[in-house]
This record gives sequence, structure tokens and C-alpha cells, in this order.
Amino acid sequence: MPADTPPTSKDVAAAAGVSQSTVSMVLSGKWPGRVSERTAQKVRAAAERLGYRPNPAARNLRLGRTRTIMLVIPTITAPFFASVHLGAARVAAEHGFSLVVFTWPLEPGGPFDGPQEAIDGMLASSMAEATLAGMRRPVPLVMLDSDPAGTAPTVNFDIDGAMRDLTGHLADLGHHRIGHVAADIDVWTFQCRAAALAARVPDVVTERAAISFTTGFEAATRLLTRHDRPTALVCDDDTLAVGAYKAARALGLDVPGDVAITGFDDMLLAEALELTTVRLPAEQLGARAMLGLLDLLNGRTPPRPVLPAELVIRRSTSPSAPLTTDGHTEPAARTAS
Amino acid sequence: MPADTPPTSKDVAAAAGVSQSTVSMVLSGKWPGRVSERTAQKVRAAAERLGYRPNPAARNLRLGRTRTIMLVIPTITAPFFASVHLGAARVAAEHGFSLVVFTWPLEPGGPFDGPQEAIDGMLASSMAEATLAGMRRPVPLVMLDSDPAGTAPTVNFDIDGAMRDLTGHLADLGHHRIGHVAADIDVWTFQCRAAALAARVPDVVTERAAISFTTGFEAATRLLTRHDRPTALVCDDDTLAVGAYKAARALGLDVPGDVAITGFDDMLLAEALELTTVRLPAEQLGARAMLGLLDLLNGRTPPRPVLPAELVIRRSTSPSAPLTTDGHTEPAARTAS
DNA sequence: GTGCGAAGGTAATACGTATGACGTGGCGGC
DNA sequence: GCCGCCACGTCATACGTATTACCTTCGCAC
Repeated sequence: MPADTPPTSKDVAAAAGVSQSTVSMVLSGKWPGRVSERTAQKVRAAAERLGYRPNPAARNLRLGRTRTIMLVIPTITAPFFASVHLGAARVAAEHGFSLVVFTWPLEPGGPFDGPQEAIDGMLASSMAEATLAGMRRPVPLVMLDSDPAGTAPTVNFDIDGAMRDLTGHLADLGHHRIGHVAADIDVWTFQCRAAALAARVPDVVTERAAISFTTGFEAATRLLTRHDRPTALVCDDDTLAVGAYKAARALGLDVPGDVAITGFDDMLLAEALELTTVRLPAEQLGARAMLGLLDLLNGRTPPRPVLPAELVIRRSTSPSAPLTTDGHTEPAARTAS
Repeated sequence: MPADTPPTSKDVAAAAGVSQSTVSMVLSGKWPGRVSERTAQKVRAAAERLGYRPNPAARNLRLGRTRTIMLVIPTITAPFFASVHLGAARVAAEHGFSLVVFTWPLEPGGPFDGPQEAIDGMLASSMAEATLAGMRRPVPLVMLDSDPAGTAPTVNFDIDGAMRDLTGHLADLGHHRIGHVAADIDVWTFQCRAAALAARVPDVVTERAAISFTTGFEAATRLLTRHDRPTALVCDDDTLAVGAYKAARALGLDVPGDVAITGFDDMLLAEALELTTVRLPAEQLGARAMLGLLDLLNGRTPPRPVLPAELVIRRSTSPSAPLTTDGHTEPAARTAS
């Protein structure tokens, strides 16, 4: 009968009649030929019998690494970031790494009292420098859709191309006065959107909002009740766009008749409301970033890919768009029996 | 200048001119009066100066615990589970615990090759027994909306009450033939929904579907093209309901005129499409479960709360319902400057 | 002066693993 | 017969922390 404390490699050694070092050598599989097959069999049998699993804490201490990656994002509740997580976690798992999520501290610049575990690397959505301080030491880092001019490797979306397509689309429809429901987060990708918009549209009014339905509703209401009401609302995120859509409806405005609305990300929300939006391959972002980080950990120089961002035209701008039924980016479904 | 390797407590000791044990005693704060204030000051100053952070791996090994909790869920991309995560992570952080997510392995019953870190406890959505095997040892566990008759403590929703309200609502509207878009997952809470439905509605036809937009669309299409088409579709999840809604629209059916549709969870999706749904306080589920787990870890017996599940009536069943603007359960928004 | 407790510190150890430094037989070559 | 080498194991150690047991010094009562 097993004791109430998990068996250690020493226990396995005793059971197999060998030394602890032998157990370690056999089970790590890194020492081919170092131990006779006969002995190896005994060790493996004993380990199996006792249900031995190496103690991760001890291994981490000994090896000085944890095979754990931290994903730093504003919030996991945004479907976009959830998809990023999925992509990253999948690649991580394939390479024997774990992924822990760390969502931004409530007070920006607050002390970074991250997870208890040490980490080998970090995937981070743009964040204040201050947040990065307080780490035990500089850590290999890949940024997510962040400043490509920065020093850290990064995986980007072609935001500028997407904004070109988007503003072109709106211009074709005759929209010249545009309201921008901007994400109230100091993140490169959002600044990029604002800049691209300002560069191409002469007449932009902006309202900032935290990324949520309610704040989007409020910001859009402010924009739509101006005396010089914009004819189109560009939102930095699908969630904000849903808030904007509801705000328009609540004001008795027709979409897209009275006001066109666009989102960003192309999560299921956009599909549901037939929102014109920019499709961002979020899952791929996570996966590519994780691959880059693995490169970094292996001493290789990771590529800095730019992933395509595709304009998806739906009824919230163009009433004649076909009724789509599965055009959004949906994470691969999982079933368990 | 700090070396390229992070400072250890020994380094701090050397810098402060004391022994390593003293450093540990001072910084842990568990030995009031054991060290003179004068010495303590020196130690703290040295630690600050060197930027000392204790090595988590060493601490975990020494203490035999990790202050890390694992959250086991089918997928993080479902907004419902993301909210659960948020609630759990918040409580965990308040108590100095970390939370790691583990999503179900692709093959059910596959080996549980969980995270590399050892964990102190587990929060789990219902899962196959087999998945629990392969852990290093039995681990304190709180279940999420799972069989209350089971041995593990659990936090539940009042699903039965919700289904009573829901079926009552549909009956009031004259619906007697109901299609059930059931989640194709072997999870207690979904079985519970099916059972409650069958018990109260004489005429139910069921189609099973993995939880996703596409599968919901397909399952609903099958139901709506039957010769004996149901007048209402009850979906186990908002995502499925969105698929069902689109399926109805694609078939040229009016919602709720030709077919009523209900979801489950009350995520933003339901709000967006004006779906009648059952509001589940997901964030609270995560938070309460985590509190229960902390009880367990402290040797206390956790309560087994039953959280209310509230029927939210919107236009997908009742055209006269008011146009809601913020009635869904939205996680607290975060902003970073 | 002796005993003795308290205050304030240090040495030593254990946690469980991985690995570099050592045996130790056996066998072939000269 | 001796040396060297190979095959196969074991010993010892280090990773960085928390804690137990110990040691020294000092003040004070008797």
C-alpha cells in the first residue's frame, strides 16, 4: 500500500534494488546505453507499480527551469484573448510546456506579484513597462501584436492594411464623418488603429471606452447624440460594437440606414449581429507567438511574422451583404464523451 | 551590478553580514521578536538593494506546496468558462494563490499529463473519472456545477428551478412541441437540463451538438426541417442558441413568430440577439468554488452552495419583451492606462 | 560566584531531483 | 601478467529555501 506521501525516486530505487541515480538516469531517458536493459526494466516496473511521478518542484529547482510560460493579457473574458490563449496553449502542450495566464493588475503600474511559479518565458500583450519590472530577472519575451520597432520579438497583425480596407469600404459607401469608439487601453495595436483612422479620414470624433458592452453602449450614445452625428461608428473591438449597435437601436436609429457600425476581431458576436468587422486570426497569433518563444528558448532568432487581417463585410455597413452563417473565426470545437 | 543569475537569500545574507537563516526569518515575517529590529532593517535593505525575490521552485520543494490551483474546464473560449476563470482567479489572487487552466485533453480518458507544476488543489467542471487518474496523488477538489450526490464538495446552480421557469414560460406561450439542442458533453449539468426538460414537456425531440456555433446551426437545421417541426428550440448554451437562431433565419423562419429560441448562460451573445436565456452567475461560481477550496485546504468543511439561476425573458420568445440594454452578466471591466 | 533564562544569532539539515566524479569487475591486447 | 578500457553502477553534491537544534552573550537573582 502506498504511503500517504507520494513515492520519490528513492522509493523507486529501493523497490527496484538500485540506487536513486540509476532511477533518474533510466526514467529521464537521456542516458542511452548507460544502464543495462535488464536493470532498466526493473526500474520501470517498480516506478509503474508505485505510481511514481517526479516531483515537479524538485525538478524545477534542480534544472533551474520550469517549462512554464506566462501569458499576460488584459482579460481572459474577451473572446479574442481566449482564442489567443487556446492557440498558445495548444502549441505549448505539444512541446511539453504549461501556460499560466496572468491578467493585468487592477491598478496599472502596480507591483507585479505574478504567479508563484517561476517561468521560463513570457507572451505579453502590450503592457506598461512598469508591469514588467518586479520580475525575478529579465525573461525571454515575445510580444503579441505590439510595437514592431520595440526590441522584443513580436507577432503582428496587418492592422494598417485592414484599416486601409475598412476606411476604403466606408468611403465607398459615402461615409466621411466617422465616430471612433476607441479602446481605453494604452496598447500599441489600438493606438495604431486610431492613427490609421486619423490618417485616412478627415473628420473623426473619438470617444474612449474600456472594452465592455456597457462602456461601448455609453460611448456610442455620446457619439450618436452629438449635433453633428457621425454616419458611421468604427469600434476597436466587437464587444464595443455590440454596445454601439444597441445604443443605435435604443436611439431609434437604423443600422446601417442611419448609422453604419463596424467591429474588430470577428468573434462570434460579430457573426451574430451581422457586423462588418476585421477578422483577426487570434488563435494563430497565440500559436505563432509561442513558436517564436520556443525559438528564443532554444537560442534561435524567432521570425517576426505579420498575420493577415481581413475585412469581412456584413449587413451592419452594407445591407446587401449576404446573410452569413459561419464566416467568423471559431476555435476548433472539443467534445468529450 | 547584479550577476546574470538572480540573487539568492545567501547573497542577501552576505550583503547584510548575517546568515542565510536570518534572512529567511526576517523576510518570512513569521518569527516576530526572533531577530532584532536593527538586524531586520539591514536584511530588508540588502534584499531591496539586490532586488531579491525568493526562488519559487526552492520554496515549493521545501514547503511541499505550491499555492497553485488548477482549473479544469472543457475550453476557455466559451465565455461562460472564461467568467468562471475570472471569478476563481480573483479570489485566488486575493489569497496569494495562482490559478492555472487545464482544458480537457482531446481524447477523452487520455492520460492526464497536466501541468508541470505540482498543485495544491483543483477546481473541476465535471469530467470523466479517468481524467482524474494519473495525478501524483489525490488532491483537494471542488466541483463546478456537478453532481451534488458525489463525494466531492460542489457549487451548483439551481438548474432545476431554472428549467421549471423556462418550461413554464414556454407553456404559457402555447409551446408544447419542443426541440432540444443538447450539448454533446457528458457533464452532469447538461444531463440535468435534459432530464428536467423531459420531465416537464411531453413532446421533446433532441439533437446533440458539440458546443459551438457551427454545430448548433447544424443541429437546429435538422430539428427545423423535420416534418413535425418544433415550435420552440431550447438550447443548452448561448453559443448553440446563436447557431439555432441563424439556422432559423436561414430557413426563412421568423423568431419568435415561427419558432421560439432560448439559450443558456446569459453571456453577451444572448443580450446581442435578444435571446431569452437563463442567467447563470458564472463569475460567482468560480469565486465560491475557490473559496470552498480554500476552506478545504484549511481543514474546514466547505459549504455546498446552490446559486440562483434566473430566467431572463427577451424577444426570442416574447416579442413584447422590452429592448434590454445591459441585462446580461458582464464581467467587471478592467482598464489600464 | 554560580546558575539560569532570555535574547539574538548561526550551523546544519531536509525537501527530491539530476548529474559529474568515481569505483569495479571483466575482457582483450601485447 | 599487466595495463587500459569498456560497461554498468553508485556516491556525492548542488539547486535555494525554511526550520530545528544549538551556541553565545548578557543581565539578573540568589
